[in-house]
Amino acid sequence: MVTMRDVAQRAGVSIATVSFLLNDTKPVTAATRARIEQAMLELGYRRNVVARALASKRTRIIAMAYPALEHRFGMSTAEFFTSAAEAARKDDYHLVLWPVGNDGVELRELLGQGLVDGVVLMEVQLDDPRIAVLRQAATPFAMIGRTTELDGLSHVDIDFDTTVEDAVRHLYELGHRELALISGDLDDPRFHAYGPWVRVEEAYRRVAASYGLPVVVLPCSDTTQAGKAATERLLDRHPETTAVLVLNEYAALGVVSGLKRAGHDVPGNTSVLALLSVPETAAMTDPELTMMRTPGPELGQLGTEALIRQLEGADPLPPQLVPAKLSPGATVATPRAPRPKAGAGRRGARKARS
Amino acid sequence: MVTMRDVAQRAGVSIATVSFLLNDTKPVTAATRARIEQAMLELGYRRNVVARALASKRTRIIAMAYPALEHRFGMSTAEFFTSAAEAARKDDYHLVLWPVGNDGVELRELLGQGLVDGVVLMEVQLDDPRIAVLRQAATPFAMIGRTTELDGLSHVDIDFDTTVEDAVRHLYELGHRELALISGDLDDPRFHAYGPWVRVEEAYRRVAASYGLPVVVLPCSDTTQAGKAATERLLDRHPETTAVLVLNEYAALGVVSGLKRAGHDVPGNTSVLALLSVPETAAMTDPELTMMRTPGPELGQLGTEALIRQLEGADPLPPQLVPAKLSPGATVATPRAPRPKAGAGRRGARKARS
DNA sequence: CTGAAAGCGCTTACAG
DNA sequence: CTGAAAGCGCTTACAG
Repeated sequence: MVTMRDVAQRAGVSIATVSFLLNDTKPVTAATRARIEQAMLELGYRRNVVARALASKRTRIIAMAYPALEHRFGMSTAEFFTSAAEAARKDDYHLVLWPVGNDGVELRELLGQGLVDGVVLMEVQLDDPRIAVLRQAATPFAMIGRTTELDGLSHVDIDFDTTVEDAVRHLYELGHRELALISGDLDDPRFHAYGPWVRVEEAYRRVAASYGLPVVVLPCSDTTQAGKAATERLLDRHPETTAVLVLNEYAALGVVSGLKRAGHDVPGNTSVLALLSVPETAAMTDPELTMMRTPGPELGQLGTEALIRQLEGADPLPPQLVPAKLSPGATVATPRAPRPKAGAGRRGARKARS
Repeated sequence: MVTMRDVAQRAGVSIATVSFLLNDTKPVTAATRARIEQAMLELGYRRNVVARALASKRTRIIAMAYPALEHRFGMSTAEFFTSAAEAARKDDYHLVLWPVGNDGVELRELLGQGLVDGVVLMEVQLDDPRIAVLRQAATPFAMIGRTTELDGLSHVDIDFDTTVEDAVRHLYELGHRELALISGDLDDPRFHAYGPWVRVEEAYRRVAASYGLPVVVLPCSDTTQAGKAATERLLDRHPETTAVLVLNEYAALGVVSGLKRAGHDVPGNTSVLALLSVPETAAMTDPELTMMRTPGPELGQLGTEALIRQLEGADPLPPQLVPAKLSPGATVATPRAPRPKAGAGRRGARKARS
């Protein structure tokens, strides 16, 4: 292994000077620089990051903590990860993926080893036990997502309010008046206090009401199967529905299948709009899903930058909320003509308003 | 930060003794052990992995090199990663995911930094340029997949021959005689020499011929869209097909959609069997895909173990090929009754044999 | 069974 | 602008 000592010797300088040049931490004359660079080139020198980490007390490694047990690692997550990794590399950091539990136990274990300078927290819960662990370890961190109590915590997140508002408006403007949200299942312990699910459902209830629409919300887990099952319940209980918003992208696939299986034409009969999805998943249905596209690449990058700013002692990045943007597919169209109802109940009354 | 020195001081021993205990590298009397453990507990000591790495010249970090540019990181890959990470942790190693290009350039860059003890190579090409890079850096590695020239390289892979054989036999025994393989697109530069695609196609041609079946193979890329398009071509050119095998799991989703869109009942009219998939993906279609289930968990674990054995200087793990196993779904059934053909060409003649 | 000491390959005050 | 030297927190021959 070629060390800094070898380079220094060959260049006829001290190892301190080599270090200064390499880190651009003190000025070096052009002549000296040339000699050192020449020596490095000739010897094929590569700085040892472990030694650097020990001496500088900074590993330049960032961990992305992902609760792989509780959340599936799918296409969306891959987007977050790859964009975060890219942002880290740009600033000469390594980003590594840590599949650790939601509860902070494994995280504490890992932090203790001193391997990472900071953590990007994924899939944040409203009251996330990992926060206390990170604070106790005095490890800088940034959240992709956010807790309820933010008090100055560095974070970026999806702007759920705008996303839901945009989604509902889109359907409303097409003429839809009988909407339903296939939401998350907050009874599931894994998702009990999962920010996106809580916030989307809240936003939807508010927005739908503000549009004077009936508020139909069905819980649903994060699988295609669950999406199918929820669709059956929906058709049974709210056959008047002309457009379905679906929170989870895998559930959205099941909603499309479920509707088609029930003899519905999508979107002729019923429109489907995925509230948070990515092109890869949206392309899996037939017809392709219309969706609000998760801003994964933006958030992965922003979250990492927010963390790195902390690590470098730079001005903190202000918290940012990025909305998912409408991405046209083929599952949303104008609503079917309303069919006469059997009984004229509450729903029928509302229907009359549209 | 609590260091080994602190622990040693409190326990009234030298730091060497603490180290011996911690690493179980030299015997320590019960009394000494008790004192040290007590001290560690009281101080909340955690060994610094960076210092350990520098002193021992082993970081205990393993990188899983994944060509994220060329291959999608989906459910299947997540399985490999999580099972490999688990296997590594069991032996007190860290496994980190490295999204690096196929060509070895980024890999060389990363290896030079001395951050990892070894590499698990994913998505291996038949003649993989990364091998030379790893050899040159003298970095131990194991392949999940395999090159054409194996000369002793540590590897585990899918047993494509058995997988394809089992798949074809299953369909054959149900009575299917008109099969087609929606294969990979070997003209795509990303997959040009991609082991699984090449090997599956070869195996299929051999097995189909050995069963006396017509060999129908259509190239297809790794997307749902491509699967739909390939299905149109298939129905156009080989309407007699009663069962379709699909290599790529995302393409398989498109094949099901494509068949249904063309008015085919799946599996009543046409059966679909995904050759390499995972339950999460298989559940995305309606009906759910019948598949040969990718042995991701096994291979992730075996590949990591093979590497760790090298690192520890233990007996090498012999290369292992693990077949994908049939996992029942609802897209495979007995074939439809053959319809009379317009013209009685070559295919008609074959058909008569069944 | 235990300890004193060298050393891993860097960074970083401190001095000049 | 450059260098000598201490130190990061461990591991590991070597000695006893």
